[in-house]
Amino acid sequence: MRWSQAFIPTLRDDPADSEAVSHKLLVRGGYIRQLMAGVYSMLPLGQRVRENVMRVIREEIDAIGGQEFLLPQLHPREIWDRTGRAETMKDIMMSFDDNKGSPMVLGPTHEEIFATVSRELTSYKQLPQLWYHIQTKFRDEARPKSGLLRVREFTMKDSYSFDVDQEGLDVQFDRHFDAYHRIFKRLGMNAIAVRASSGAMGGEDSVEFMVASEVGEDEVAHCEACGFAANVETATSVIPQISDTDGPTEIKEFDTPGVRTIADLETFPGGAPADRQIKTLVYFVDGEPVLILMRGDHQLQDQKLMDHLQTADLRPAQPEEIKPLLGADAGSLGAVGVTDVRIVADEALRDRLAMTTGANTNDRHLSGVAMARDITVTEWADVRTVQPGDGCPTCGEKLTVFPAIECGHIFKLGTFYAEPLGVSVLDEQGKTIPIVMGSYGIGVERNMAVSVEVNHDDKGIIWPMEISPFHVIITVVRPDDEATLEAAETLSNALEASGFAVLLDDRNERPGVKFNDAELIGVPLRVTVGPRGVQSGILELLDRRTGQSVDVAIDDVFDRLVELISSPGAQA
RNA sequence: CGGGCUGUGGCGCAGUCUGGCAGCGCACUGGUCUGGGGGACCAGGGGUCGCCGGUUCAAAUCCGGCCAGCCCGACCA
Repeated sequence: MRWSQAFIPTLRDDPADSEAVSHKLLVRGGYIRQLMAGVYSMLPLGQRVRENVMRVIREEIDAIGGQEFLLPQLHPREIWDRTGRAETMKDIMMSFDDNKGSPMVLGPTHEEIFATVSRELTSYKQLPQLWYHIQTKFRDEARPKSGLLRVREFTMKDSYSFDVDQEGLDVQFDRHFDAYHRIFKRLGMNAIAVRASSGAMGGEDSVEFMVASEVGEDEVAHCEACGFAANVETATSVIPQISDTDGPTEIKEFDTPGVRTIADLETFPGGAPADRQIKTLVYFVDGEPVLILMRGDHQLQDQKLMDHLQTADLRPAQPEEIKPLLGADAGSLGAVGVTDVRIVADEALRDRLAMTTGANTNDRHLSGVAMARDITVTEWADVRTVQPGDGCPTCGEKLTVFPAIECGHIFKLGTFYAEPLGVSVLDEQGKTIPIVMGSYGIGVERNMAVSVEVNHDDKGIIWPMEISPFHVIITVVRPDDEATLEAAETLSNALEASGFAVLLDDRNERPGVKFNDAELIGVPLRVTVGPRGVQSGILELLDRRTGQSVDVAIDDVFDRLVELISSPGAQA
């Protein structure tokens, strides 16, 4: 491919409406253009990378026995009503009536549709099956953001497994687990598998694949010592015991004028350190008030609370709802003597003595509070947010917590879809049994973007060889020099004839412009061909990743390039 | 959905407060020179100033309404 004839609109400046590095670089590099919020056009370079990502995914899923389908994007809403997801997913479903007035949706995912096709499975002898497709999904996200990282129209590889029993599902799930690790590695990403809650997908068990990144929307707690990893929405940790034997044993109420926060009370004369305070939060759960008690220096993890309470209907109380309930405003709240409100206490408070907490009278607090003696706890639960430095729940070493992007998610669905959709086979005894399903998703464009997030420098993108739009870029320093252009074309033709993708930069531009563009678009290998080199028989070979260049005899360049392209770890 | 910010040529922006010829840089076209890290000079082309309405002799600028995009939060595979 000659750059002079290609449509690669690179930009010198960052686009004004971008924040994420991948967004800036993919726009500047001429890979993508935005059409509207959360909807992007793939330009030729972007489409090449997208195809490469899909190829990698396809190879790995085929390798574990996947059969490729292509299911429609346009669905009757009725099929989504049957599983109840028309309701649970209504906020993100693109929904409309066709010209006859029939309710339609654009598919946000395809469990229902694959399950419908699978009704033609009739016998246990046909199982297991592994089906997948790579298809456009539509999700009307409330807030698309960060370029390709969070969009409303995107491509996803989703596979679905069908088995007679849980053991079969486990096998297919584990195969995906391994295949996904291979995929992310080939995309140049270090993905960490974390246990997650299944959310709206339904089902029993799920694992998210997370890649550490500043632009991540999730937080992952990770133990480098033993490999434990969990989304902070579910993560637990161990923390040191605190000895309370030196504190007051009798409850005493005292004035605390102006004290409104944990930090205020730490510095107030006669106050207490945060880890000797009880923080009292007021929430409404399924419309009923609930007190949540936390150690003063701990943060509530909403998702853990929701999981514990088995509800999604959870909100903090409004200030005007608090005073009628407890008799004081936030800042002076406590649970001592409260018996008519449900009280959930965090495990970190169990058996604590000599604590300080609000007195339910404005500007008054209590000291010497003993949890067991003074507070009528309805239930104990671990609802604390894991902090960096907490102990790992499996090995006790220190945990790190970092932001991460979800790059893939695999689910054990069980019979969640099979039962409402009537998906079953006959077993060996001729008995009807529901098919046990799994589903496994990877977002194509999101992974493109994440690969850029973790593979770039201040000059631009640095693609992993497998998904780079080109294997090699040949920068012709003086395309008006006949011998130079001819040498470059000879090399380019030889590489292309061997099946490699080559971008020949034959534009009549200053060398600096071409070098900068080459680095921006991120092709991993660059050969510089100029009159000087052609005359001396030496060409410069530059490794984009290391920035190191080596001089190679013109007759050896082809072999050297083939070697480098074929062995991803090698350096020029 | 709540809060904030922004819409002016392909891209990045000034001009809006204080109404009066629509500008700058990059990019683009033709030319001369230059030629291994975003080069110089000469000559050019390109804009419904987000949309609708109002005020005014006159609106990018003032007023009202709407739309779109970005960021933070809520929500979310």
